[in-house]
Amino acid sequence: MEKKMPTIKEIARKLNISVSTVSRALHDHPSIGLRTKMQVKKLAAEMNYEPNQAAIQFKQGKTNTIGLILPNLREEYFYLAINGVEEVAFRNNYNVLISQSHDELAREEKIVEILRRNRIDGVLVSISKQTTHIDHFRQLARFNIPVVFFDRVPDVPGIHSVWCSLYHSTINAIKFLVEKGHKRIGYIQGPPTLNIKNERLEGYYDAHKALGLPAKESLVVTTDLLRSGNEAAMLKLLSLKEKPTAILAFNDNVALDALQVAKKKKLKINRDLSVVSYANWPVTDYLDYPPIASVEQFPFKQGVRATELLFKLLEKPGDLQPYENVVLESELIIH
Amino acid sequence: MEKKMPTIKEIARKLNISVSTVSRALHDHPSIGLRTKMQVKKLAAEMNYEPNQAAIQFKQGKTNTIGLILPNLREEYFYLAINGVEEVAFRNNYNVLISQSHDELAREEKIVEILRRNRIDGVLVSISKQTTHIDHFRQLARFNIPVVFFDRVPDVPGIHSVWCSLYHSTINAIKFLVEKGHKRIGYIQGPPTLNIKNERLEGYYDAHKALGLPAKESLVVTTDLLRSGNEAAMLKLLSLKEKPTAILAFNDNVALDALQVAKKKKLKINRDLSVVSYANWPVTDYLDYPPIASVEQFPFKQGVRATELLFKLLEKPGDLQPYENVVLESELIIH
DNA sequence: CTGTTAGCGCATTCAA
DNA sequence: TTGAATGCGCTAACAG
Repeated sequence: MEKKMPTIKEIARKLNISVSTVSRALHDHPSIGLRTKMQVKKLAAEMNYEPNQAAIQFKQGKTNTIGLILPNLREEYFYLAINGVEEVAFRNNYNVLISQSHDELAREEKIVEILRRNRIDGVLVSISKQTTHIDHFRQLARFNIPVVFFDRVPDVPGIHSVWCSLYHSTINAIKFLVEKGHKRIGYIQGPPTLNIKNERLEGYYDAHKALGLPAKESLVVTTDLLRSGNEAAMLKLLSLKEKPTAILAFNDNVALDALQVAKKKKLKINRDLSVVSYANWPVTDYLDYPPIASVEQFPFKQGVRATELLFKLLEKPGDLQPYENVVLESELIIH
Repeated sequence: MEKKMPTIKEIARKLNISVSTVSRALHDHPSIGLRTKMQVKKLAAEMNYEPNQAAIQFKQGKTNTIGLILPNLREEYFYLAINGVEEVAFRNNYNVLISQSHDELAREEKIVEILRRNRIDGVLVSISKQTTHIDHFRQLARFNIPVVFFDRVPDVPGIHSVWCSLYHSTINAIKFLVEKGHKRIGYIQGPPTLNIKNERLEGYYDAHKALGLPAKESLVVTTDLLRSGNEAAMLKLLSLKEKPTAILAFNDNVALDALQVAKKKKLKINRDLSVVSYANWPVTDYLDYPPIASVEQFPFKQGVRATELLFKLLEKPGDLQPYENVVLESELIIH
């Protein structure tokens, strides 16, 4: 029973050649005898040799790994983003180190520290809902570790970012509802920290203005995204003297909780009340009365684009590159 | 603008002391002058020094990282397992390297190779549905990298494992349905590769036997777990001359698809047809007619127990330890 | 085509 | 209490 993983040194000794020859053989270096090369490769395979990545990383000062920081791994939304990231990363022979901030700033800072210790080559991040400053990410940039923000992007200059604009889709969503005959549309918004670029609300108001519809402030309520908060927000809307007949919900989770509340209140879904939401949890297929439309934000594509941008930064030397901000466009999907 | 991450060597030079002194100071080594120690720590903080983990790993031959291989990151089930693993790992100052096999053997083997190159200290794995041999994991064990299988565990001797037994809960599920008055209960099973220990089916048959109920073979159908397969399986059951009045579904996904089919066939859920499933996707809260009961497999707890076992193996030297197989008990949850 | 050697950052053993 | 020296596995520059 073997114990330790073999090294090129052992291979060299067994073959009575030098370690550099072994190294070259394994790397298909041009100046190497075919015979020697074959011998080495054969023995390496027999011994189950695997190069010690830690040693290579150490020597080269490069880890071939990028860090991916997400708020959580629960939402299918982020799962799709991961797949986008991994696809591009693997194509470039990079590993992806996934971690979740659990939407806590302290955790996010801790993760950045760990990534820095591990000399990760670059970082992709969708910030936590507690993240009010990005000093920890600036720190990375200062040491020439490129950082690309995506999806949940802080609204400050001097960063690279990829995100999906919600403004036009929100306008389309409101138009869609108004065309369906709705005159009072409630909006359940997320917590202030997630309304970074407040496109949902802007779209909501601008659409109302454009359509000549009054947008009462009482129709906009806020949730902390917990189930209790979602329900409370919905109850608040339903307790208005002039109840909304349609709801724009911050995301699918909010929408589902809102629908539950509506059903408990004996409202008939899609007659008394319709819901449109921003997609993050595509479970709606299985509902009897799902949201009638969703704003799709293409997390997979965002992941791909963000990673491509990161690799572009990784390839180029130095940090003199202009900050790049890629904006994708969301889409209103009518079910 | 700084470029490179500082090293202890630079700190030593700036302070005109030796690197070993710096190293000791940063590690709170007992034999170090308080004054020197403070100086070093102060400068290190100012320079934003972070130890080069790659160098430490290289030097120590230890990465303080465990690999976690999962079939996917889509199911909330695995998300909960991850949280269990991370909790224990972080408590032990370990990092977790998460990767998905996407239920492909080739991918799983590739991941194992990468983990081996990275000299991961230990591995936790829930095998892919294609995994018919575990040579690649034996390889790890051979080099003293402990492997703990959990949740989806191969049915072979000579491994460490943590899993959740489904036998008794399945019996309880059938009993529960029979007590509700059902006489024909269909079972939609997963693909052969996932019926490793075939507890669901055994429980299904044994319960029938114990209750003196005939279990016709036509009541057992198979799906590949794709939506199309789930629907086909359900249609097959519904096309029987003697239709089942209740269904035991391999998991929530299967249950949801089955329910959809039933609804399309105008069956009244919970009157014409009831469904019980094995929980992996707790979305059922939001359904109008969810499964009436679920078998809970406690993924978080499985993750915790598996990781604890792994650390136990990591602590002990050598590989002479007896193989440990932890079996948790699932639970029938009635909604 | 192949061998020799240096050095990456750090912890650690041995001396002082 | 501190310094000097060593070596972990590997790559690459240089010498032959």
